Amino acid sequence: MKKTKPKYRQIIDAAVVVIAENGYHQAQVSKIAKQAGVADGTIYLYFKNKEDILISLFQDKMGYFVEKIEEKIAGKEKAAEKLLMMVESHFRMLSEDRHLAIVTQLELRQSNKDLRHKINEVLKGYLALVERILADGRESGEFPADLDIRLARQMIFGTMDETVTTWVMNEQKYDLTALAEPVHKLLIGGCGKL
Amino acid sequence: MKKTKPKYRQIIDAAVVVIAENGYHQAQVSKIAKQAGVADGTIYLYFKNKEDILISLFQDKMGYFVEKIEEKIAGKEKAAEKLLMMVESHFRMLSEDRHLAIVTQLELRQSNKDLRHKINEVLKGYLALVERILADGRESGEFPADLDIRLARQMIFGTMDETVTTWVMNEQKYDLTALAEPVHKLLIGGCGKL
Amino acid sequence: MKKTKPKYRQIIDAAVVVIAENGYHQAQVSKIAKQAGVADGTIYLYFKNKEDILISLFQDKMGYFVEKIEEKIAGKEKAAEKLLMMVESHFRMLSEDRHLAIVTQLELRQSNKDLRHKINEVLKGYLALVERILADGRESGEFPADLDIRLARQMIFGTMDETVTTWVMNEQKYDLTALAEPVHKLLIGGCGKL
Amino acid sequence: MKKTKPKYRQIIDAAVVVIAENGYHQAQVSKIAKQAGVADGTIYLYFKNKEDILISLFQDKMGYFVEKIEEKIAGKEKAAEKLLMMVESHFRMLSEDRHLAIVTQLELRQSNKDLRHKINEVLKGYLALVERILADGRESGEFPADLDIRLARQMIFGTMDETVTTWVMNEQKYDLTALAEPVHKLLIGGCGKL
DNA sequence: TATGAATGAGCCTTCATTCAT
DNA sequence: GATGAATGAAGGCTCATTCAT
Repeated sequence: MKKTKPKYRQIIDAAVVVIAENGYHQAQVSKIAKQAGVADGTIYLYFKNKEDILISLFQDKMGYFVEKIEEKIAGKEKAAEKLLMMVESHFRMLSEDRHLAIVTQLELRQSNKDLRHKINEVLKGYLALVERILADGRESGEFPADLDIRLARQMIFGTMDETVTTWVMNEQKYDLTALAEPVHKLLIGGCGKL
Repeated sequence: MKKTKPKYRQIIDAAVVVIAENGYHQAQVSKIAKQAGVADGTIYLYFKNKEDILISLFQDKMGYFVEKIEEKIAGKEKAAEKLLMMVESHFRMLSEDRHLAIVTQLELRQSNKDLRHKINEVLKGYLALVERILADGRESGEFPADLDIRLARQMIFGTMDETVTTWVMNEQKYDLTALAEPVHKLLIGGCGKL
Repeated sequence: MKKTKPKYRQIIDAAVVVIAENGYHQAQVSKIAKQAGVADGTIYLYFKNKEDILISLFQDKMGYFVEKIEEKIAGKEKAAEKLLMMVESHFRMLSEDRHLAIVTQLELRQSNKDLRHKINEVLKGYLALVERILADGRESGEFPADLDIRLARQMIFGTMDETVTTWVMNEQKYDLTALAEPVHKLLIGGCGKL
Repeated sequence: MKKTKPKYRQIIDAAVVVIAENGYHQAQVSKIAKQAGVADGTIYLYFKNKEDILISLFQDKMGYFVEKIEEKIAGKEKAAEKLLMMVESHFRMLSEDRHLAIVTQLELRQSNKDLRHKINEVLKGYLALVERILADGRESGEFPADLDIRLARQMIFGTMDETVTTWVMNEQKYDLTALAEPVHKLLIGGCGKL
């Protein structure tokens, strides 16, 4: 399996660094190859084309993301707790890998519509996880019986995404992880008064 | 004033159509000129360069956006009502101009970091409007005194944006406007139970 | 006659200034029109096309050049004296009009081969004057009977031209007129010893 | 070293031919590539940009020029002899490569001021050689002690340049090399009588 | 496997000239 | 005569991908 060979990872990791530091449009294959310490042609022994590097990168990181969050959630009983774990993990993991944060929040969105659709396919795994938490909460009576799960998922993901993007656009100047708890509170209670 | 001349509008409108139908990277200046019914060179009598078309397009539409929403809000007393008007207007205006929806949600985000920052400057006018509604609600006691306005704004904008993007990615198959009311309810009350 | 109308001169003079200050390739017709205080289209009432401005400019200035030199020479008897007058006048006139010096020595030479041939036609009037002085000197016995007039003309013109160009390329930092006498001495006596 | 690779020379040589035959402004990169038998992109593996081809071309040819002339001069003792060798070599080398003659005398001068200054830098090597001959001659007493070397250099180079340009403008119809001896005589003795 | 030299398609912008007013 | 808005052709350069070694 190619995905387990060292050069596969080398190239993925190089891509993250090169895209974060140079921007999507200045991340030429030759630059990625150089950063990875391989020849340009070698890239094509591991990836179908440039787009394939980007999708693989996203799959790879997103898979790790979902996996870690599922671990965190495993022990929790309450949906609200699970949600907090998710927001915290989401913010923390991107805080800890600033290159990755730049790539996912800014650079990868510059890709064309086609690639964006493929990235969205990968994202579905994460969105499904959000929906599962919401469905659990609804079943257990913790969330309203008439909660529109799709809309609620859009609120949750949209809010987290916007919060992270704002943080990245502000050059990651403040502590993102500290926002997990207040953001969670907003998501559960809304911005209205009780 | 160039911005009031008919060709200025012609070109802006042509750009929206061409970008929506062909995608950002396939929206050549010559294609926009043809759609606008002018010569390639004429574009440069009204715009500094291709990027300037995009920024002007965004300023133009966003200005109209903010203006319309402010009109709608004007008569309302309650912050919650204002918020509903905003979500409704946001969804309705993008529903009514499907080309524009594609451009703002998908295509314009493919622009490079530089252009993205300029677009963000324009966006600030809208975000300020959201924050004004929140501040009003907090002052009137309608929203909690400890509401973090910035975070709440991120929730509101993030949720609307994600909702519209999901709708566009699903090829605008369902009625976006109908989601305004339930989305508003979510934003006010959160996804938790009372 | 168009050539006597005030706008004709206005445009020629504007062209000299614009070319000297902006360079040949940055001397657009619209810039010349603006400097001349006329509309772009007006240029074409007085000149066939852009090339025609340049040729006319050169004809105009060169005509004045030859005329002035002929005046200076008129009274002189000796060919060597005439030659000195010519070198002095040549250097002085270009010293006094630095814009013109830049245009003739640097900018006009960037024109294409076609225009260069036309400029050469105009130059022939000046070259003929040089040859006349040489022929006079040969006839009067002042210069050797076997003097190759064409070659001598090339030496004289080439030397003057190179001297002026070097002066312009050195940003006209030194007194060009002061070089007339030593240059004349070199042309008459060569660089060898008597 | 890129400069020793065969494609480097191929492209330089192609550029000379294409520029001579089509003129500077009609010498598109694609034309040069075609003539060189390489792809357009290959040009950019060997040259930074189009201007770099021209500068390299000039450096290359001028380097060869100076080298050849220095070889010729090496054995000579008298400055006048050296000067003759130089004029002869200069005329002969341009006679033998008519394409190159057109390029150096007409086409390369159409380049913009910036490139012109770079070309001038290269030319300095040749001008220094001329000055060295003159200085030698002055030291040895062959030339007058008060000879202004800079002016004499301007006479010599200006005369040679004008002679070659006139020959090229006359479509190289006569034997340029035959002019070396009479031109040399003029330069040494001037056009005056002993 | 790995290399890296070579390929070649594709587009924004300028500016001399025209012509309706 | 005078205007100036409109025209439209034309080319240098980048970079993802290939393939002979």
